Amino acid sequence: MGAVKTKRMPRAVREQQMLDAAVQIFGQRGYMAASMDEIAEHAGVSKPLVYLYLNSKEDLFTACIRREAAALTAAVRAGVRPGLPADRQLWDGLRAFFAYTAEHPDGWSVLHLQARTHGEGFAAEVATMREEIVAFVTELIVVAAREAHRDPDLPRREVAGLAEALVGAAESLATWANASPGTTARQAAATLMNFAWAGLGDLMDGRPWTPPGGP
Amino acid sequence: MGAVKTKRMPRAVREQQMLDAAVQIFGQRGYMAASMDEIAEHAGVSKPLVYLYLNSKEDLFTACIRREAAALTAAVRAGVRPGLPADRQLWDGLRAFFAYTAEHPDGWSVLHLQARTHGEGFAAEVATMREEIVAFVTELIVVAAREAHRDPDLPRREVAGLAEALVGAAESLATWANASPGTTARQAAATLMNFAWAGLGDLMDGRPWTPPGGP
Amino acid sequence: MGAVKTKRMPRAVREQQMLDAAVQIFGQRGYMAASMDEIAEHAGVSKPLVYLYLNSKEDLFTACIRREAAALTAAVRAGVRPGLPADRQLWDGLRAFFAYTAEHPDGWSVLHLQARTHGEGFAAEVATMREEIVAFVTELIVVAAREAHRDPDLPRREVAGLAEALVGAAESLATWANASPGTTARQAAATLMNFAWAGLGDLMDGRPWTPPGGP
Amino acid sequence: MGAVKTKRMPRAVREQQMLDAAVQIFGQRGYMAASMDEIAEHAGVSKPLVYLYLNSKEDLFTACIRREAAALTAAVRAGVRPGLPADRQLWDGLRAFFAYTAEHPDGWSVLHLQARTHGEGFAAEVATMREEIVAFVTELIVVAAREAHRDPDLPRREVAGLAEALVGAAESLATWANASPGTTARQAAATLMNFAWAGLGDLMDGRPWTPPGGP
DNA sequence: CATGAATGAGCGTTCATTCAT
DNA sequence: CATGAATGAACGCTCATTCAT
Repeated sequence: MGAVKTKRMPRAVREQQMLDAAVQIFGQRGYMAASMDEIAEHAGVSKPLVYLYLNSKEDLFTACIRREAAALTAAVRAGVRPGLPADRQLWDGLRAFFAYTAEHPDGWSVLHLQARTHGEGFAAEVATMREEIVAFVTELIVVAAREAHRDPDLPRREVAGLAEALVGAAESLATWANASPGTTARQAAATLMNFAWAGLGDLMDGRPWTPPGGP
Repeated sequence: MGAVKTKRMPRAVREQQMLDAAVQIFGQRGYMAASMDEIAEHAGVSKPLVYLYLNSKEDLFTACIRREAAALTAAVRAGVRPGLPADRQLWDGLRAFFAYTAEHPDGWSVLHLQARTHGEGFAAEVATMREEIVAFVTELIVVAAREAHRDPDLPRREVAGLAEALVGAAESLATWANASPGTTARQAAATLMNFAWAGLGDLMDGRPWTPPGGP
Repeated sequence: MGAVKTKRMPRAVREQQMLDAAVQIFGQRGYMAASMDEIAEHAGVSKPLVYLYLNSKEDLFTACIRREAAALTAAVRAGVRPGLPADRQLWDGLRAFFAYTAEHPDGWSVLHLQARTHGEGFAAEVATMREEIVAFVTELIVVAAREAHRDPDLPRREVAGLAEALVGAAESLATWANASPGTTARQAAATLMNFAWAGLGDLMDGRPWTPPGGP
Repeated sequence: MGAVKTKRMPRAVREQQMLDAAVQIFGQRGYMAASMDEIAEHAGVSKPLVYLYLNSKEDLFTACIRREAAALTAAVRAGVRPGLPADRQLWDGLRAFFAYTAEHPDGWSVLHLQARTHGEGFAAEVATMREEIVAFVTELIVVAAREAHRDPDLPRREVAGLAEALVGAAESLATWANASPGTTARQAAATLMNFAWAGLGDLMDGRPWTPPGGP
């Protein structure tokens, strides 16, 4: 099981194999229940090599978090075209987000569950990435508000809270969608757009948000 | 450290002391990193007594989850008056929720982070409580939709997703508010009502949701 | 379960109840696996009372050994009439022995298995009783030899070995008979008499030993 | 204390060292009273290494039983020449048996006392070996009877009891000889041959069994 | 580099035992 | 006496980590 045993690979490649294995084990077993033995075996390398390259369990976990966080933000960024209207950007970003988390459940588990549950240090590591996304969403809201009417009277702190709520709802939906088989990234994104953009009030008045290209 | 060493307490009292200590340690260290030694010491008792009363680490953790879940739902229920309009009920429930999580950060960590990360059994324990809350919110949305216009054409699955998003946003905001000093429960509730009830679209058109009693 | 809970019994009676329970638990679970909690509960008394009367687990076990050893030797002695011929005395003693061990398997387990397996002190305790029985058998053999022919040329040490072998065979047969349902004390005694008195050589020549009163 | 601290030994050697230490400690303290700490220290290794190689206390004990049982049966088998007459085979086997148990008192304690006292599983492990020996002795008796006179009218159950008594007597004498300094294996074997082959009746008539090569 | 050998430190759990009421 | 409350001391077991080859 695990990677095929090939000898004499360059360090960078070996490291990625180890991180692959570690993300999988950490994501499924949890940080503490994951054993370095299992990770090394799953990566197809010897345990001392893991320590040689990644120093310790903590460092290995941190490296996992960083790699997965970078991959997730990259995926979201790649899904968004800067020039388009705000709701379109949000819609594209959410679809990219839900698609990525569905395809990488172990990575998402590492970021959303494990990293936040085992000590301030790891939590701070994801917090950095999260702040980046929240900042992106905040900017989106501010720009949209500025476009909608000249006077942006939404105070900065208020908008930060809104962005936080939106991101939180997205994270929660991602986990929920992963646990509900048959739920597509597009459905999850549509649900959240309706909720966040139109709001429950509008929905009840029969005025839902409509995805670009028709419902 | 911990409780003052008082001897010969009745069992019920000692058990609550142990649960207090356990919630604190579990909430801060995480389930696996928490040691029974530290919990016992923090509770001001010897380890064998903890085992005599609560059997095992798993049972102790389960007891923590149950107690905290019951306390949280009780707090939310106590904040809501059934007869009032849907948005008023939601507003009241959210204020109660944010107030409680702010006052019991360790309990909230146990429920929201630790219990979900360490085994299906513990997750199922909180899932029961969460489903209760999601069901409450779902009902709220359905009733509100029925009141708004005669024909409630929101499909059930759609509503479930919305309720999930709302609860997820609330959970996320609770953690955020705990980490942002100076944020009151009222502010967090207002932010979420604006986000969820009015929606970003309405907000940008200058039509925010207004808390009862004026902004 | 265990003794009926009756209050205010004289000390001697309570002690016997405790020893009854202890012999049963020790015999079934083994010395170390037996817990004082279970013994106290089985005896229908509180744990501190057990300690008040019998001081410690070691002392309790020692008391069990002594009582059971005394009972066993008494049973054997009661089965033997001193005036009769040697083989008749041996036959009677063996029947009494096998009958007693069959009726008191827990006591027999305490004496033969548990006491010998858990430390020199306990083993010495049974050794005392065993030596008494071996001495009795030794005397029996010496007397029989003296009766058979004037010159008792069997050296003392040789006879001690023979008695030891006889007692060892009896002990082994007792355990074997307890484990083989349907084996009566009389059968076990007959087997051993054949083996010990006639010997395999005689048996093969068709000259078995015949129990008094016919085969 | 224990083995000299030699580092980096091959696994097979270390395992034997551990089994040596374990047999000694188990034999002297008993299964339950023996601690893995003491065994590890006595073997000159750390506790985790014991677990790495032998998995658990149960497995370690089982390994001890198997090794000692194999060694004992091998020693007895090596002492017996199949072609010789039955009493000669018995004589040779007994000498080998008493010699081995005298040289390995701890192993004998493990097999005869500890394994039989601590759980059905362990007892079954030795039972296999014992049955093998009892079967050997049974066969010896049957063959001897067949040689002595054409019609072997000793019923099978009777013979099984005789073999059981013989083996039991041997086991008991082994323990006795170990406790009586100055008793040689040859003396013990002679005593038992006299007892079992000639029988007490013959002894008293001045017709003892004579070891091959004269008394 | 890869591997087998090896361990310090700690964790969950249990039990005989005591003491205040 | 009987009981509930309480603990010191240990035990089986595991894991991250290191070093010699």
